[in-house]
Amino acid sequence: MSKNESSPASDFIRNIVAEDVKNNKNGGRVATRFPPEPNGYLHIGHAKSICLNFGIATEYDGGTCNLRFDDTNPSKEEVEYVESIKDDVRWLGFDWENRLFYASDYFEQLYEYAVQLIKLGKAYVCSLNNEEIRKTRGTLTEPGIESPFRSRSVEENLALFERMRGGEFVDGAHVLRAKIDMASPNIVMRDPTLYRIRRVSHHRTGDNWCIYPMYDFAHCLSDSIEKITHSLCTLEFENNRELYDWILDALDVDCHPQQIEFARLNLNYTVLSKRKLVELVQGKHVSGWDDPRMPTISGLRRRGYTPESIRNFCERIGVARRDSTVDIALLEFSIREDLNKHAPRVMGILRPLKVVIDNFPEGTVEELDALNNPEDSAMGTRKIPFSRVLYIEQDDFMEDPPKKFFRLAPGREVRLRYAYYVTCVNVVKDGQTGRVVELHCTYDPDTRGGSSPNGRKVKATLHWVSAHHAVKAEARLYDHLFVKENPNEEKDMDFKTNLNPNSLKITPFLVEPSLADAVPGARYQFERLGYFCVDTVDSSPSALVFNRTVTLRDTWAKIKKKQ
RNA sequence: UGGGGCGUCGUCAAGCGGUAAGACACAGGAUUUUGGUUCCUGCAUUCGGAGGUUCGAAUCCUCCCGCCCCAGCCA
Repeated sequence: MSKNESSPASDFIRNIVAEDVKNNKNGGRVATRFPPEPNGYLHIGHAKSICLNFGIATEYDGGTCNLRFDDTNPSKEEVEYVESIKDDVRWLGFDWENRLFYASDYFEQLYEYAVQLIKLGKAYVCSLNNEEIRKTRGTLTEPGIESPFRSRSVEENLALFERMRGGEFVDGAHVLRAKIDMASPNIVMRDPTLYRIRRVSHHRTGDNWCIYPMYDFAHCLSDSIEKITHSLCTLEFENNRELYDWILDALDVDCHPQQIEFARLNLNYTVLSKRKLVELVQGKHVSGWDDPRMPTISGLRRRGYTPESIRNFCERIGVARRDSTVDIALLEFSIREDLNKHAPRVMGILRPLKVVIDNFPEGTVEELDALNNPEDSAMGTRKIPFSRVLYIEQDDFMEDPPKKFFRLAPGREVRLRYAYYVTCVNVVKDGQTGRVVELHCTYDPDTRGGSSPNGRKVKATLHWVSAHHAVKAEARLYDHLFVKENPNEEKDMDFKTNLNPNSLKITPFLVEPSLADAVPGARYQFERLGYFCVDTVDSSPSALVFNRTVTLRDTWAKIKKKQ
């Protein structure tokens, strides 16, 4: 990780950890874990949790953060997901070293714990069906009804549970339940299910098991087995904390981690729920989990985001217990900040307007020097060919410019970046449509490089590309995935109706020749247009594809809007 | 109408009884061979509301209002 990342701002969780270390709780140890379920790809919300958990661990000598797959529900989980999750965590810049774990590694141990709970008279096999359990759970305001199987003897429970494991029963015939309190005001405590029968092969344990532990049972015990000190999770698990503590107390384990909840990340103009992201992928509303419009780590990576920018973003948003929605502009700020410092500058034209330099000799080519990054002279210079016929951006010319427009116009002189001052002397229009199709300019040979010996000023500098030398490429221009700040605003409407039909615009792109050998993943700033990266999936040397990561800040666009 | 949480600038977020940090956004201005960057400047007399305690309250107490989570054999 880069050293110039400022030390993390403090937050309530770091305060708790610091206090615990000060008081020598857990012998001063700090051990966290990032526990994803491998049922989807990681998104920017997970990045917040990853940065928190791994971040805290690295802030203490000997602090550790485990990567643990919470793979207790084989019907939803796949290896493809575990691989992508490992890739994403690594890419973000974190290292779990030799601490890669799976809840499924503990299945045998977990089973033993369950047996122990039965022996303690704190768990029983319930033979009510799904529907009956639901009906007897009670409601928010009414207590539940105790299961008729609640009083089975320890022996009977032991025998039944063993037979459940042995595969003697069909799915749903029995479950193992904790014997707690059907009248608890906390519904989670009304004899929660601990184990269910599921004849599904597991991506790691295959068909070894036909009973699988529930989250509440597996999670706290996995934390305990791994000697986690601080078990950080999101707010919706707050109600489950009572059960987390109950199980660990009932089993009298020697490590009882502290669960601390924080608010999950919400971002405007997108969705961050795995269920909804799966829906977008499976419904083909995007090209896949790594579609550059997706808020997934793999989507952001393909879009051109850097790990550092995401880490900085996560640091800036903070950690608190309040439900909140972060402005996506903050994410965009984070990537601009990083790329401004590191991305080489190049030129390319999105909407070409042909320009002929009348007084520039036909057939000659000049090689001009251009800075690779004005922010960093160490990045050197490159040569750009200049010739008689060029392309500039259509937006950079107006025949009848308004007050504040200071780009090219008839009779006006502007600078072509790193080249010459040019003056527009003639406008060629299409006879039918009246559209401007070509400009004729003259150049001032004394302004080579872009400055005039007599100190004459111009009000604009345009990017350009030599027509004969330009490389034809493709640009993919992305916009917000949704048109609404909160796509879930209308709760009874499908969030997909708020999808932005213009979230992707594909357009030809004429780029300077130095880009001919651009490699997949390379990031650039196309001057005055934005930051782009070479697509890692669809780009090839003969057909370059550039993804627009984010535009540059555009104050001219703001001025235009106001007028 | 049970239980658990949360309400500080447009958006995040510090603050923990001594008189409202910071970031993004926004608005001005300066510098600029990117209308980019950088640099200044401005941006909550007020902390969901009402009472109370106190010399002093965003911080403590009371009541009220609003929002979120929980009734999967999901996590």
